[in-house]
Amino acid sequence: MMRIFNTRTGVKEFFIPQDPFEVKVYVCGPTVYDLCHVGHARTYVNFDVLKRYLTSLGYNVIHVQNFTDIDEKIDHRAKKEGLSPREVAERFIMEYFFDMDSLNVTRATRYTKASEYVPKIIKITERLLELGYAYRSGDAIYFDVEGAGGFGELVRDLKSAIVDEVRASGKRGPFDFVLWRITGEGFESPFGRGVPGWHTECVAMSMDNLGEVLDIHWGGKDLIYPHHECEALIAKALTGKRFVKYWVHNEFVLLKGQKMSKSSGERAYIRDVLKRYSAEVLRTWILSSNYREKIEFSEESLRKAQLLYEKISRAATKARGNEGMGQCAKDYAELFMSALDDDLETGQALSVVEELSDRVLEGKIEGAWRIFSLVESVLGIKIRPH
RNA sequence: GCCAGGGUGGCCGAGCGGUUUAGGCGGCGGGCUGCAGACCCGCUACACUGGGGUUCGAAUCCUCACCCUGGCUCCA
Repeated sequence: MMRIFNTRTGVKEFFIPQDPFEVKVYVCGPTVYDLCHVGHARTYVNFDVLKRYLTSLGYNVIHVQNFTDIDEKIDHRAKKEGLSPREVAERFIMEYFFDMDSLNVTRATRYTKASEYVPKIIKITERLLELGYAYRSGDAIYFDVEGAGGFGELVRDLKSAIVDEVRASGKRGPFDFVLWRITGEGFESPFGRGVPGWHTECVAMSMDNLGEVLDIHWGGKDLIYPHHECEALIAKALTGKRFVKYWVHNEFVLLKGQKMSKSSGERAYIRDVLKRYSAEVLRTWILSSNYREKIEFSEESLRKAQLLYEKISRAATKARGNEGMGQCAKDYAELFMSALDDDLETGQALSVVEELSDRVLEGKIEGAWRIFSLVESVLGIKIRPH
């Protein structure tokens, strides 16, 4: 049985979905105001492998993923380029698909956009007001964090500095967050024209498509607080149930030792990397470490991935067509699958493949093509004839 | 403070209970080259932060230290 690290409990747990044949997953997609960088690639490629793996185990994976297309950064970019926010969002949604397709990331069952869920978001906000978990203050509807039981799903302690800062803004509690901001422009609502808060958007999109309880909620580690913590609280307030069975978060890609962040300026766009390395190499690079490890983005590590990929393709080309499975090849296949079974250890799975490749190239093993076909189908790394 | 993860040969980086202790970079020697680079072949390091414990046996498990990295505003 597969084990997966749950951020909520802090340990690897056996993966048991609510339905024995179906897995409901919500993946937090990007805010579409810029091109995707290698950090995004990592998040979606890793999830893609989890999806492929679960599918290979026989699960029907329902994968819903959003685009956050209501955001100030989108408005800023639109203003700068003389476009409408919608045009900016649409453009970067297209760019997202362009990048992810080139990396062989399979498409979600359904993609959602926050802008299409505004009526549902309003409904949720009204319901929270009715239930007494939300209140109006000034030009905003806030969620009452203390009233709903406080944080604690994913985060136990918050920096005191944040508390001081937020206390000054006239909310009931320091951590209370916005459900609806009345701005006088934007979307019509019973509270006044305005824009929804980020956290409610994801609750609306996930619940509407997947129901009240998700099996897996996947996203980058940077979303743990506040985004996912707030989502969990909103959902719990609405349904009384725990929102997510397994919270899974992807570690960062570091650039010069720092997190690659859209706002800090230090980033490497996927398409720039693909000018110098093939998509298969970039994918191999991403998968050579476990999704919970930090990785440093460097030329050296990319070159290494390139060598690994070339070795695997050479061996695969040699093994192609030989479908028989000797005992030795079977052992490798088992090692490969058990690596993925243990919290999606893709790095380990690849090192199994590397060792096998060495054996194949030395002529010590034959009939290993089926394992290379797993590299293609489960890891999603296309083998090019070499 | 909280969370996660580390301390392995000149460097990067696997290994996660015992056999030949990956691999890469570098370095050294050779081949190929008018020279160099690239490429190919060979050689090169018995390393594992410190104490204590478990064990016939530990880099690998337990424990106590010490040190380091990243994150905790919007962010994948």
